[in-house]
Amino acid sequence: MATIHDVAKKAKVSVTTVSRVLNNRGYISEATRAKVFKVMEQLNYQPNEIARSLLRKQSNVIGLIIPNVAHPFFGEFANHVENYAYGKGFKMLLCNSQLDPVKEKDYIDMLKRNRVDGIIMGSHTLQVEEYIHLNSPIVTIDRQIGTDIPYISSDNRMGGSMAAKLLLAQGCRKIAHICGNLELQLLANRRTEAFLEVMKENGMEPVVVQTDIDVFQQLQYGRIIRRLFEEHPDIDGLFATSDIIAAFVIKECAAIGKRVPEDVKIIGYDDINAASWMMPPITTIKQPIEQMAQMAVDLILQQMNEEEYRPENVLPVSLIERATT
Amino acid sequence: MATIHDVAKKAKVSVTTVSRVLNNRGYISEATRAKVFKVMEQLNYQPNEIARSLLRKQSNVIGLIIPNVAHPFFGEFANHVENYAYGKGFKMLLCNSQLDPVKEKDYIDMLKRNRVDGIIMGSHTLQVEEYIHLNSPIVTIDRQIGTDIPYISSDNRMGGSMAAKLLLAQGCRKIAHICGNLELQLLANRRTEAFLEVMKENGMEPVVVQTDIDVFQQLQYGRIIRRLFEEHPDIDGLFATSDIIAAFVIKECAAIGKRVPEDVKIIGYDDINAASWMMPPITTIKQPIEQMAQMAVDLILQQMNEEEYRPENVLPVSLIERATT
DNA sequence: GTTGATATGTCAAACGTTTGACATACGAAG
DNA sequence: CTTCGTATGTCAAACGTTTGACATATCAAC
Repeated sequence: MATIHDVAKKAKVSVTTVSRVLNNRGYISEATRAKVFKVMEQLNYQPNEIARSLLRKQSNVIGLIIPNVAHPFFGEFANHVENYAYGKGFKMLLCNSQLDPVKEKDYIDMLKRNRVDGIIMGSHTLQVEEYIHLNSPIVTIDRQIGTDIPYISSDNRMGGSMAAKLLLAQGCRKIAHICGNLELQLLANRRTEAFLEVMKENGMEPVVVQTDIDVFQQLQYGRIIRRLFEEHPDIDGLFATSDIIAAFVIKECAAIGKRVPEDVKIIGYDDINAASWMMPPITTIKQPIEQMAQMAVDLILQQMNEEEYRPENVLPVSLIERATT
Repeated sequence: MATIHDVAKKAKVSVTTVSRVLNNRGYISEATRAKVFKVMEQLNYQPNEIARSLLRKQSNVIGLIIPNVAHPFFGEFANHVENYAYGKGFKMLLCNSQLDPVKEKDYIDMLKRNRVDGIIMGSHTLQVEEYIHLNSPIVTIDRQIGTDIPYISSDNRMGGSMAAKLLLAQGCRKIAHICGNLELQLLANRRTEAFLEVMKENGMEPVVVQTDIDVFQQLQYGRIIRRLFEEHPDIDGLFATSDIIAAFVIKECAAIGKRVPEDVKIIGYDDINAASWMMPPITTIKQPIEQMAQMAVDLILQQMNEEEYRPENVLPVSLIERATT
């Protein structure tokens, strides 16, 4: 790989001059500029960003830690993060924790060793302490840890409440709710809280089941849902904490001969792309995934530049009515 | 951030000694080793990988360029690449080209500037020349460019042929095929070739429609499929080049009152996770996504280490029969 | 002729680490 | 006592770049 020295030598100028045209500083005549660029072209020169990063003490890399990109929600999120970051001149290092606490810690250390400019943390199994002496910019998704670290979430309470009201308005009498594991202290738990509050206000007491810790072992969904319907065959409305769970519920309903939405009304959460092209298309609470992703990047940049930033960021959700309610 | 000098000073040893314990080389007494590690702990020291990379001339980063991680196939692929690479001590820089030739070129340059150890290229809009003077290790997914650059694909011909045979065996009389845009010179085109060959051998001539270049604008699918069924209302079998397209076909069939699989049999390609939890679950040709991902990483490592490697890697597919046929 | 803007050059330090060459010191084995 | 293995140290170069300080030269304007 050609270095700046090679370019300088071939263009018969000093490295300083090459550096100057590269960084557009100081006086440079058009002739020299053109000559230098031409040589760069010829040598197929690409400035070594590693050396630059070392000197600049800035890598222009953002680390993203999520459970798994193959999960549609995180896949869409990661896509938007990367896109937006790219527009701002940043790269994205992707880490799939698989919700393994060891890997999660490991990834944090790895990102620190690589001097990323910030970390977007979308995977949460760790104790809070691990983050505390993390002096680099960070932002969490759907989890609040201390008051100093900014977080982003959708308006989970609003979402839970909207879901409850919709099922009630549609006349459901026996309602169930499948939530994530409540021990992971995610803000998503607020969906459940708000959902149950609204239910209680209306004199209803839904059946609630939690998924296991490892949310992405999709095999468990079938089992959980099957048992739910076995124990409560009269369920006629269900709020699932993700569209994927909702999809599994639809599948299970088909298996046991219940019609959706005639016999059972189902509402999901997230509004992943698949929610609209599934059959039947899923009624869901839409999280503004792209906006959340952009805000995450912005919060990193603001911390980097020591600008003001909002520590608490709850973005509005919206109800998307499709064919399952 | 603490440097190796801070550690040395605090531990009252030389930087050389610290470096020695860090890299496990030369003689080090247990006492010093322990002392140094203790200080590192106290200072929360993380060796600067940027400096290391610069010196070592190796970044331990692999760049992955794909159209979009939000697309389930690429999301699953990216997950497996990252996982496997992580196990081998490599990080993954993710690039979503959005199938934009300009971004694609830009990303290649960016990855070169960042001295990644290799590039896994899963997005292909460029002319071949762009890759040619790319001296770093590279491997392409589903595209062959020259004989020097290794590629990986599933056995597209086999897949196309299996799909054709299945539809024929199930007695379909009016068969359609939706393929990607054939101008992108993907190996996926071979699915179409083999599919048509088998059809021809059996005296059938399927209707073939291509999607537009930007395969991921899912909006177009509905339109294309709607027109297909308008022009050929008697279609009773369809092979789609991806499970997502298959899902859209299912959706369209529901809209126009055709039953799947009774009236129309549908077979997809990829076997993304969603294929199994969709309703009805999709019959499809399974690509060994994880194996392809691991092989991609291995091919990069082999090139890095100047080991022998196989330039052509066609992995077997399998037919997964579910409920749409 | 002086001044000032423009253009380029030289030189060295800095970023944080590794590595090789070499020196020194201690203790044990011969 | 010599030799060798162990343990540590000093020093400097290297990776590729940026940057500041400073020097020099040309050319135009005054």
